[in-house]
Order: sequence, then C-alpha cells, then structure tokens
Amino acid sequence: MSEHPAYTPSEVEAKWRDRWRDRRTNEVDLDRAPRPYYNLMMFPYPSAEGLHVGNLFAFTGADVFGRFKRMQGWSVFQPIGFDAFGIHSENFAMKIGVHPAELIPRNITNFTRQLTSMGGMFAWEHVLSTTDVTYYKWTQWLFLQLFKQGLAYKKKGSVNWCPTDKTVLANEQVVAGACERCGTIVEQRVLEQWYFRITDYAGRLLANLDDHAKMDWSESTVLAQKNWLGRSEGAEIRFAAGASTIAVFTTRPDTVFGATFLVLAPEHPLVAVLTTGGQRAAVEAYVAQAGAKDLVSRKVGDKEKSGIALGSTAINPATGQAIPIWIADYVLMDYGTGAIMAVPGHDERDFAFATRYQLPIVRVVAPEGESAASPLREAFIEVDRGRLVNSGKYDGLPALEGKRAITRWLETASHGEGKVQFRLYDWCISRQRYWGPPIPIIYCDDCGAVPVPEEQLPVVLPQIDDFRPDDSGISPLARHAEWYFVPCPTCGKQGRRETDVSDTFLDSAWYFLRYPSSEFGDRAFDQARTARWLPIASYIGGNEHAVLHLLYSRFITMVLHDAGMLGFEEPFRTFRAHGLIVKDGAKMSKSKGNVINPDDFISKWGADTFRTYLMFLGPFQEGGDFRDSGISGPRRFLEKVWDLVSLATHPDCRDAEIRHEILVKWHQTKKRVGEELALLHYNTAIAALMELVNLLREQNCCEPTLVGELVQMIAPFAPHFAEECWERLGHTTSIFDSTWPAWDPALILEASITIVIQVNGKTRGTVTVGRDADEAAVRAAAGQLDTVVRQLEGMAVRKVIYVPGRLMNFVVG
RNA sequence: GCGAACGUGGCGGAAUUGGUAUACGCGCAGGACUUAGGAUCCUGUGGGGCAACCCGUCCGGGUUCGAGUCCCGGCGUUCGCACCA
Repeated sequence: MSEHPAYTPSEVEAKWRDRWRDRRTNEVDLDRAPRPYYNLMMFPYPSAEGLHVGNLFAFTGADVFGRFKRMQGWSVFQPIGFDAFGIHSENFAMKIGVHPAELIPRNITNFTRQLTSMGGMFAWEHVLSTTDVTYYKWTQWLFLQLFKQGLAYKKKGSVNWCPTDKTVLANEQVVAGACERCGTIVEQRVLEQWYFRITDYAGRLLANLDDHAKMDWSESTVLAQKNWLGRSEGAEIRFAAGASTIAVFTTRPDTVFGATFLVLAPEHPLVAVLTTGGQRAAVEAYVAQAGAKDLVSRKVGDKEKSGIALGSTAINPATGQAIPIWIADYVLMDYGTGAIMAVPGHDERDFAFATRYQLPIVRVVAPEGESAASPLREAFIEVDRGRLVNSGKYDGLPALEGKRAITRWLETASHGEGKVQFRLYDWCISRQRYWGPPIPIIYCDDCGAVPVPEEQLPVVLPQIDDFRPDDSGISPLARHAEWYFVPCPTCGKQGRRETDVSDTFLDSAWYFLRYPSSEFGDRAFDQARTARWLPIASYIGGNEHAVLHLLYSRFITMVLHDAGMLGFEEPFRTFRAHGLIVKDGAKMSKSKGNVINPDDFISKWGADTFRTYLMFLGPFQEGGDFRDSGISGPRRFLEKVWDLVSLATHPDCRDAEIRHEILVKWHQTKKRVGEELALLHYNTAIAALMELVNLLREQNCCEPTLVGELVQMIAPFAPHFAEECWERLGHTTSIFDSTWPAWDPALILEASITIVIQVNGKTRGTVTVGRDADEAAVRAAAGQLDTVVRQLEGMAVRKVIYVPGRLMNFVVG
C-alpha cells in the first residue's frame, strides 16, 4: 500500500501549470481548428485587491464548461483579458497616490497569477487589456465608425456633479441626492456630452430577444433587457397653445376627453414662450429649484408632487376646451416628448397633482356598476375593464376599443398619431475624466467637430501626473496645452482636441471581437477569423451586466453588422447567467469588508479541491452563501479517487471482473454527468461522481478502464489532479485531448427494479422484481408484503393503479 | 408600485411527464485502529411512538388513486426596474 505516492496538490498543480504552458496545451489554432467553439466569460476589472471568491466561482464555472466542450471534441477558444480603464482605477489611484498607468500593470500581474493558479484553460497568447494602446486605438476607431454613420452626436445634458470630488457622477453613484463617497449634496450641471443613438435600435434590440435562432439566453436576462428597453404603445397628441404646439406622448389616448390640463417638464423648451407675465418670476424660481435637484432624488416617486401654472392655456382637441398648462418636476424631459396630457381621473400621479392644486378631475372610463357621474375617490387606471363615458361619440366603447378608435380619429384630424415609445435613453459615452480612451475628435473654429482621420489613430492618452479632476467640469486633459492644441485635420488651422474620454462600457462592448484577432495591428478584427469564431457559442457571466454591458455589446454588433463589417447581428448565441456568491447574505465588496481572498484557500486546499468545492456548493446558476465549512468533502472525494487510481495501477487489478451492478452504475453515471454538465448543473454532476466512487469503494472495484473514465469526468472540475491521475494510469497525452466517455444504452438498465407499493396513496413497502415482470407478477409480490396484507384486510379493492417500473397503488374503501 | 426568482433535516442542497421526500456533501453521535488524533475506516442520523403506526417540503384551501412538484389565496426572503405618462 505505502508504495503509492500521497496526493500533494501543490506539487501536482505546479507540475501541470508548467506543462500546459510548455506544451501549449491550451492554445488553439485559430485559422485551422476543425470545430471552433468560442467559450467566453466576462473579463474582470483588475482591482488592487485581486480576484475574490465570486470572480473565481464565475470563472471556474465557465472553465468547467470549456474543458467539457473540449473533451467532447470541440476546438475550444477560451480567452481572457482585463477591463482596466475607468473611474474605479482612477479613484483608487488618487486615494493611494499612485498613477493608474503604474497601478494597473501591477494589478494585472497579480490577476494573471491568480487566474493561472486556479487552473483556467485560458488562451493566454490572446490576452488583452483595454488600456493597451493597441486595443484602445480600435475603441477610438469604433467611435469613428459610429460618428460616420451619424450615430454619435453631441448634445447638452444634465449630469450629477459633486462639488467636493469635482467630478461628474453616474446616477448609480448618487445615493439619496448625495455623493456616495463624500456625502456632499450633488448639483446638476448642464454639459455638452457625446451620445450614441442606441434608441434608433430599440425596436430591433427588442425583437431579436424573441428570435431563438439568433439568441438563446437565460430567461432572467432576456426579461431584464425587455424591461430596460421598456416598449410602450400609445399615441402622440398635439395640443395647440396660441402659436405653439405642444406634443405629448400617452399610452392612454382613449382618455383624451379627460385631459383637464397639460404638464411640461421644467426644462421643456416651450416653458419660456408659454409663461405669462404675471407668472414669470414664480415659474423661473421653480425651474431653478428643479434644476438644482439631482436626477436621482427627482426620480423618486413617492414624495409629494409640486408644480406651477404657466398662466397660459392649450386646446384639448377632443373637447375643444381650453385647459391650463403647468410645469412639474414629475414630468421628465428625457422621456417621451417631455410633456404630458394630465388625465387625473385615470392616472395616479395626475390625480395626486390635481387634488393638491384643485384642478378638475373628469371621469372618462367607467367600470361595471359605475356611471359617467360616479365620483372618483382615486384614479381608475384599469384599461381592460370599463367603458368610455363623457367622451362624445365614443361613449360606450370598451376602453381598449376606444384607444384604437380615438387614435384613428387623431390621425384623420391631424391631431396626432399612434406611436411606440421606448424607455431606453441614448447612451451617454462622455466622461470628464482622465483614465480612458480620448474621444477622437478635434474642434476647429471653422470646420466644427472634425473626426480624427483613422490613419492618425491612436490618439494616445498622454502620461500626465495631475490627472485629478477640477471644478471646471472639463477633463484634466484640457490643462495640457501640448496635447490639447492640434492642427485641424481638415483645414490645418489650430484646433483643440476633445478632452473627454469614453465610457468604460464602450471598451467592453467589443472586446470579444478583438480576442481572436488580437495579433493584428492593422485591423480591429480580421474578417476570416471573425467569421470562423463568431458569433460566440457560449457566454457565461453575471446578471449584474444583464442590461448595460450586454445591451451595449448587442448594439455595437448591430451597428457593425449594418456597416457590412460583421455577418451577424447578435454577438452571443447563448448566454447563461451564473449566480452570485454572497457572504453572510451580503454581496462581497471591500466597503463591507467581507471579501474572501481565494489565494488562502488555494494554498491550503489546492486549486482542484477549491474549484470542485465551489461547483459543489449549490446550483451554478443560482449562486449562494460562501462558507468554508464543507470544503473537506470535495478534498476527501479527490483523495478517494487518488486511492482508486493507485489501486488501478496495481497489476492484480487488471483482470477483475466488473459486477453487473457496477457496470450499470458506471454507464448511468456517464449519461448523467454528461447531461448535467451540458446544463451547467455542476453540483449534481459532482454528486453523481461521488455516488460512483462510493460504490466502487464498497465493492472493492478498481477496474482501470472504469477508473480512467471516472478521472476523465472529474477532469473539468479538477484539471491538474485529473492530468496527474491520467498520467499515472499510463497515458502520455493530455487528458483534455482524450474523448469524453460514451455510455451504452443497453447497460443503463438495471437487472431488477424496485416497485413502490401503496395503499390509498400511502407507501406501504416495495417489491423488487425482474426488469420485465408484468403487472400480475408485481401484484403477486405485493400480496406477500405484511404491511400491505394488513392494510387490505377486510377492505374491497376498488381500483389498482399500476405504473410500470414505478409503483402499484391499491385503492380500497 | 411594477417585474422576476425562491421558501425542503442542525447546515449547503437532491428529487423525469405529479409516483419511495431528504440523493450527494458538511456537521453530529457511537464504534474500530492508535501513544495520540482535529488522519483514516465502519455504523447511525427528519420528528413522535415499546410497537403497529402517526406526523412531516413557509401557512390556508383545492384538484388527484397519489402533490415538494399542478391550481387559488396568504406570509416571508432575495434580486432587477422604479414619478416612463
């Protein structure tokens, strides 16, 4: 016994890490691979803290899948990279006083070490970092493609501004109106920003979600995107107001007869025109006050509504009556037309507003049991029950029908038309920051905003030490004259560079296109390579990116497709969302101080044990609470397999005959593990392997072929371990170049089966019969059971339910 | 408020079309081997009862020969979006 080596993870893992590198085990020939399979996982942001357990969980799950696919005969390309630009790096760099250009490479080195030590099957020869000039040159190129197509434009927009940090904040960084970092009340500033016209694509982005030929995605992710896109069907209606026309969007054109006033957003361009003399001062004060509020607290819906009348009126085209025009901050400039027709009878917000300011409330929809005259104690908002009232010739129509009829009338009378409205906004990509790719635009007094010619890319981000933002709202880059002033590409006169950098989400919106082509310096992505490897066969990632990253990537892909540069509209054929690993019920984050560093676990238990443990914790697609209490289980499991391998290599084992019971379990396990892995049901796949191992140990079986296949099935979870076992079993090539074990349908059927015997649905025992026993045989066997006999005594059997192979139920009474 | 997911032993979690609830693992208890063991191996482990049996998958109803699974109504937890007209 003692001649067998003990399992020492650190040695085994170091050995195979080196071997994989030296033998280029994980590399795939991107031009000649016979069965391309692009296995993508979300590239990490290389933080100073290193990978945490949550990252490792996600990467391991994707890696297990890639390794499994490879053993099934696919040429798996599994790249990795670093999403290293962005405000996180910059803030952290400022905090510790190290330049991000210095900090990031350091972090990447650490991440690379961790990703290697976890045993990921990464194609390191295609690694990329978004901060490399060879990468962001093409991010800038991408901007130019959008600009050329008229999909990039500049407009003024409100942003959250923190006067202490002297920076623009994303909406997510504003908590209850204050800066999440320093607590200062956030101001609104209006800045010129670059936007991408993603809203032009809203309809297609929505439609493809249901096109299963293009997209097979986790249901939860599809749903999140649908909600984000927020399609509403309704009508745009125009109201005459003196010489002006106010357009509103409504989902309830059927209620137009009940529109008793209009409300504009305070920022609406017609506010100044429609304000009457007496109201001017008060209106201006209100507009100023609304403007000072941050976007986040303004969008919180549960506070009391406020507003002010402009003093002018508009004509309701349905009733012909003059109705007052108000402004209120519950109407948002960036949704719809920035103006609404208020129907207090049938909209909760309008009802609250009308009640507060004593504006008329008219009922135009009445459900069963109510009449045109019944007073409204609250807004009646149901569309699918109720008929129109107080609506002229439309009275009596069900609301839904009224909607169609009134829309038709609006169109013939030129008062409006049916319209589909999306919730999605255009994508603001400007950041008044330093750590990002400069937007490749040059401003010229004569020529305007001129794109940097493609041959002049990249616009290199200069190495500057004072990258801290200041109060001007202008990027720190503007302070560097030698970079800032450049000749206009069109006329040669002195121009000025755009000083904003682009959003990090732009970096990550195309990285999957770059991986297979990472060695090409003269093109963003190679046509042949891209056609061969994309769209992506499998993308596994977190649902925290369900909307932003995944939507932006789809948009960019669609734009490039329309430009004739890609042969597909949708980049990710399948997407699976993994679960989140939490600690004591809370998401891991450094601010909560509950981040778990996987390094300690890997050095104590080994990467293979830790991987297996993480995959065994619970369903991969659900995640769970991290605890280290059960990690010895997977370790013991690997030790047992190690011992089986030791026994299998012993000459005595060779001729051992495999009992039928074991044979059946073996083939059942192969079937089950293969099926479970394909569905990412890793925890149950591991459980099945454990069951097989337990049986082999019980039965003292160590048949080498069987043990070999067992090791193959463990390989995706414990790759170093499996390689070592495979070698000990006499193989000289990588286990990942072996073929996934096949199962024999004839051998998964047990010789005898257990039938459950019930009386009135209660289980009273079981009988074991031959596989092809008929009903009579089962009934006879059941009649021998004491427990059944007792239950049937003195009772009339009214019915016998027999489910072949499963159960027999005697219904008595 | 809207949308979604979930609720099973002491714990993490399993359960084809509805068909032996608690697979697998942790923990725990007892035993073996040991100078010792926190190593390893064996046995046991939902609750109650001497037993026959009874009760058990968040709660309450229902459908069914049979419900963790399906239906209706609650409660709770988590996540996403939130004044979207």
